[in-house]
This record gives sequence, structure tokens and C-alpha cells, in this order.
Amino acid sequence: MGRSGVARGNAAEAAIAQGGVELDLQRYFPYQLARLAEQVSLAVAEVYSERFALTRQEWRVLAILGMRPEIATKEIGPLTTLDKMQVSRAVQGLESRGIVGRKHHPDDRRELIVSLTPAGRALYRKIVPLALARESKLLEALTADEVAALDRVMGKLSAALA
Amino acid sequence: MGRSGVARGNAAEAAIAQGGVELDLQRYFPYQLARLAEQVSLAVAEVYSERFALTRQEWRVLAILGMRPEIATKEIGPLTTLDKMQVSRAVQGLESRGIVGRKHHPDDRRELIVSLTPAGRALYRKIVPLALARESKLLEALTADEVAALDRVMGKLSAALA
DNA sequence: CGAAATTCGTATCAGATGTTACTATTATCT
DNA sequence: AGATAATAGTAACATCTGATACGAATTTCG
Repeated sequence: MGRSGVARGNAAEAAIAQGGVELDLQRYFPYQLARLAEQVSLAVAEVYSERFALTRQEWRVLAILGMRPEIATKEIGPLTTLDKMQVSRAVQGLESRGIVGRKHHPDDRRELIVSLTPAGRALYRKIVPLALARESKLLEALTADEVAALDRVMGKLSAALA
Repeated sequence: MGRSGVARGNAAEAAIAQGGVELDLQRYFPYQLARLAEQVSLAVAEVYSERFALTRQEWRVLAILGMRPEIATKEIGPLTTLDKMQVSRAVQGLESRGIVGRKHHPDDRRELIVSLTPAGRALYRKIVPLALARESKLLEALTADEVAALDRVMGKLSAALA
């Protein structure tokens, strides 16, 4: 029988010869995923960051507000995967630039209700088509079947982790 | 004819009635991907962070060193997707704990050559099986075909972005 | 050869981020 | 009701991170 390690690279073989297991970072799924997510994040950030000076957190809050005319601050976290401090800072940033307004909930004065200002809504209308176009451009690299498969598998993985 | 927006949710319909396009963050691919990557990153960080007090950057450098007995610092960045400052700090952190050693390149004293110490190699041998097991556990949620498809599609997307 | 430019790695400082603790308000429990 | 606990949001502090600039070593080019 042939010696072991025939199908592996030299480094792997060397590691195994030393009695160890080895890990190829380039083929390690968590690393691949982190790298891809970083690339995509950078590509998308061009849309909201460079042209509109929004942070990623502010952009997420803005996206949520586009669908919900009014929303309690405490609801934003779960919807955007931001912690409450990140939400607080993002909303403050948006408010300081006149993109959102805040008021107290009438029945619970601890809560703040956030909504887009007219300027905020105008910004939203400008930015969303660009963001959607960027998404389309990214996914153009794939066939429709591949996009569907990716979507399904990512959902499955995400659900398994939750 | 029915009015438009029949197949959409109320929020979408409301946005469209206002003449705007809308974006559902939960279904926006870049957000889904970022969220999944974050979940996976946290799951994997349990392995190296909690038990061995390594940062993500240090873990990546360690992973590279497991395959390359010696490596120039300047090569680490491209292999790990870290910038030179992150590499510098990660290597310093590893050195301060006796996990790696450094020496000058004999023919170019600007460069530093990094290698695992015996303690570093022992750590590597302990940690890699755990990291691989964690990867397997994550991917258990998928069928073999799904894993293959995911790998292929991620590679395709990543290549298109590079 | 010797000045200028380039490369490698790091110090330094500014800004971003996470953690803890606090204030204000409301809910709960006796 | 009144004390106690819980919740929403933020301030304050410590830490992490990124950008710039620098010193040391080497290379390039006049």
C-alpha cells in the first residue's frame, strides 16, 4: 500500500509526519465565510459610506425605518443585530444630522420612538435603489439556481446556529 | 385588474404607495451574509478565545504557522487577510506568551521571520482538532451536497469580487 | 559611490467600540 | 401604598482599532 498523505500537500504531510493534525486556513469554512462577508461588506459600504457618510450601524437603522414609519428604539436591536449601545449611538448620529426624529412613548416615558424626518425619507429613497443595485451586481456572478441554493443553505445554517 | 402590491407585505406596499422603493433588511443578501458570518465567527471563537485567550488575529497567525515552519511577517498579511498593523500586534501578542519566536532575516535585516516555539506547536496541536471539530459540527446541519454547493458558490462569489 | 526612493515593521495618536454603572421610569410584590 | 425589582437608554471609562508618520535597512538611479 502507498504511504499515507499521498493526496495532500507537502505542508500537510509534514505536519502529519510530526504526529499532528493540520488546518489549512484557506480551506477552513469559518475563515472563507468571514473573508467573503468582509469583501461583500466593503463592496456594499461604498454605497452608503462614501456617498452618504453613514456607518454600517446607521445604515441598518435607516433600512429598518424605511419599512416602519415609527419604531421603538428597543425593537431596533433585534431587527438589526446591533446591541443597545450601538443602536443608541446610531440613532443619535442620525438625529444629529436631521435624518430621524425621536419622541417619548406616551404610555412609557422610558421608551423612545424613532421615525424618519422628511429629509431622512428623501435620503432613504436615494440610497435604497443604489443598495439594491449593488446587491444585484454582486449576485450577477451567480446563476439564479445558485442564488436560490445559497439563500436556502445560508438560512439553514443560520437557523441551526440560533 | 387588481391593485399593485398584492403579493407584498404591508410595509412594502406602504413604501410603494409613497412612490418609493423599499428594502427588506432581513432579506438583503449582504446583511444575511454578515449576520451568518458573525454567528459562525462567534461559534468558532469559543474554541480559541475562551479556552486559550487568543484573539481572532492571533488565531489566524497561529493557523498559518502550523503549516509553515518559518514565515516572513510580510507574508502573513495576504494569507490571513490582516493588515500589517494587525499582523504586527498579533505576532507581538503571541511572542509575549512564548507561542512564537522571531529573528531577523539574515539577508535583509528589515524582515522578521516568525516560527512556532515548542510551546506554540503544542498549543497548535491542542487547538486544531477542536477547531476542526467545530467546523464539522457547524456543517453537520447541511448535507454533503449542500456543503459542496456552498463551497463552490462562495468561491465563485469571492473570485468575482477580487 | 552617494542621494533619493522604497520597504519593513512599529510607535503614536485619534476615533471607534465594548463594558460597566448609573438615571429615570415603570412594573411587581407584600 | 411603599419598598423592591426590572427595563430603557445613556454616560463614562477602558480597550481596541485604524491611519499617519517615523526609524532602520535596503534598493534604485544619477
